[in-house]
Amino acid sequence: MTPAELSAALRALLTDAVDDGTLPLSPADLPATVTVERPRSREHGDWATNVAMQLGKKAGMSPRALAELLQARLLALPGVSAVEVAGPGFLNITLDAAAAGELARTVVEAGTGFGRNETLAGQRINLEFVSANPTGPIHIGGVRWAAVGDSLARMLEASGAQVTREYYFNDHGAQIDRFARSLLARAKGEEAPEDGYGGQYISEIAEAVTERRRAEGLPAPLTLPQDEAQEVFRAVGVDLMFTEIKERLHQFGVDFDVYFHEDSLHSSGAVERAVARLRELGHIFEAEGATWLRTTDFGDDKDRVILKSDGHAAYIAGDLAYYLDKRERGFDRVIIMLGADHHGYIGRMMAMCAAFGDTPHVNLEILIGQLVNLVREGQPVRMSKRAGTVVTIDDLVDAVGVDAARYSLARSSTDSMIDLDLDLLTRASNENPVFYVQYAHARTVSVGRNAGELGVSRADGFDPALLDHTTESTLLAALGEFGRVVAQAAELREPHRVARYLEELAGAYHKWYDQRRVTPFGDEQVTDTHRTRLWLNDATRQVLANGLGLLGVSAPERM
RNA sequence: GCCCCCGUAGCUCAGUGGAUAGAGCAUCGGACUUCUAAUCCGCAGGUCGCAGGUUCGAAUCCUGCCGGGGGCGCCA
Repeated sequence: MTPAELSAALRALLTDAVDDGTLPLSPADLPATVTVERPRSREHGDWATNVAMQLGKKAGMSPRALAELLQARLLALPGVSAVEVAGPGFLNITLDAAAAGELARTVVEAGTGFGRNETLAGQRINLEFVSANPTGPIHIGGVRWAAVGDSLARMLEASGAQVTREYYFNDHGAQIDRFARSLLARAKGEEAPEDGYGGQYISEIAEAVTERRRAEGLPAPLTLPQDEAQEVFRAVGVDLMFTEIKERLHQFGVDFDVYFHEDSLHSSGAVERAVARLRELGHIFEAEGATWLRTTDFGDDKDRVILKSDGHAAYIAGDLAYYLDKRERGFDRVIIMLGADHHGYIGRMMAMCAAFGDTPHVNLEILIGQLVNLVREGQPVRMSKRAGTVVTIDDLVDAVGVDAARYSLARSSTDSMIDLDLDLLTRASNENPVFYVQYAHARTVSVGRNAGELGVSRADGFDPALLDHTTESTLLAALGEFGRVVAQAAELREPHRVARYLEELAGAYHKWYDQRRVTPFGDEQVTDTHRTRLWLNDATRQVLANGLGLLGVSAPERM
């Protein structure tokens, strides 16, 4: 029996109690889904529900009394072997081994689909993340969003949502001009301009631009007038950077469905259209030579300039047009992941959303994640694009590999800062729990391989009542939690929950492995015990693989 | 000054109002002449930053303070 089935049974049982008058409540008082969770301590049974405590007050009875009322009815359910009322009114439920063990077959038969749920079915979500400027390689801060964002996208999809991964490419404006001037200066052998970029990569790109021009038979950029030369460095340099970023992300296992170029919003007239729309809606005013959006009408702390007095669009103008564009492409939820250094944007972005007539925090959601801190020998390392002391996605991957990098970035809450110790990274980091999880997976594969060689086959038998060891009920309970964890991670936009869950599952598996043997000893006869344990082994393998897949981490067959 | 995040075991961190607050790493002591010892078992380790409040119940919610990080442009 899965916890979902148990939850549904509980719901039905409550409805019955309301219908026959034993429970003085109306059907509307009952929660849509009854919470069924693993109790903190295994001594409290396989599953627990707090529904009696939730309903006690409404029903005008003590939670314990209500729990006792439900106890007998629960016990009558097939597969339930014990029910006790505990503490303030918990109902602790123990399944008989056969009912609990049945889950092993459920998992194996569901295969890669196990854990999928439909809680977000029908939602069209646009998830924007990374969106690093094309003025340099993706640094360590951007990598966190690549790992977290892609994992979140996978979990949203596993929960039934239709997700588009999107990268906003800021190829317009003053920063790009600085990038172009830096390339030009370096090509001429000069120092980077005061407000420009200085890293080694600038030289490489400058050379690459010149090289590409030569390959295409076009005049060398430096022979052109200053303006034209700078434009060549801008256009070609951005394109090269774009290609490189795309490639690096691909190697990191992150592929976007849409790379959206900011410049296109300006060249297509989308910005003008968005401003015109807001003007129609009466939220635009002119002052001090500039055009403003009255965001204070929607809770922002000050109004915002969208068209500067010099005639150029302010940065937020692009955001307006971009948001409108996403909505017009049919997304009902626009999610943007930003670093903590951008949290000040939330107010104006939500105001902008409301100005368009949408609902802030529903149609537009902004996820703020804390920054990654680089540390070397306990001392913070300051990164600077200008000085070229940037730690990039490649540096990280070269040091620890994609799996360890993605896992370590995705396993903590985005609310907490991550300290990455550069010295620790360069050592073989056995400290990364990803190996604990991957090792568990490799073990399940190895066990399955040996079992097959010794003639143990799942098809020959399955007797779930044989899964009666304490490590087996713990492992089964952990397997049963997977779907709920995935749904919760998606709903709360907290992919780290899946990683934490996998560590727990891997632990439960290792403990089981230590206590119970799948393959027969020596010339021992193959029995249903071996076959049934193989089902459990393979069910665990499946969930570990599915979970690692949600994190974009490989599930190795050998280690 | 205002806004956001964090403060939990020696370290890194889980824990969206529930039971005796957990895991990994580190330390110490055990377990492989049979499915992977990258594992398992055991010991030890805590005023959940501090002080109030809300209630049957608070690490979790509210208020104030302390400490750390980030943000408050006609920059992008």
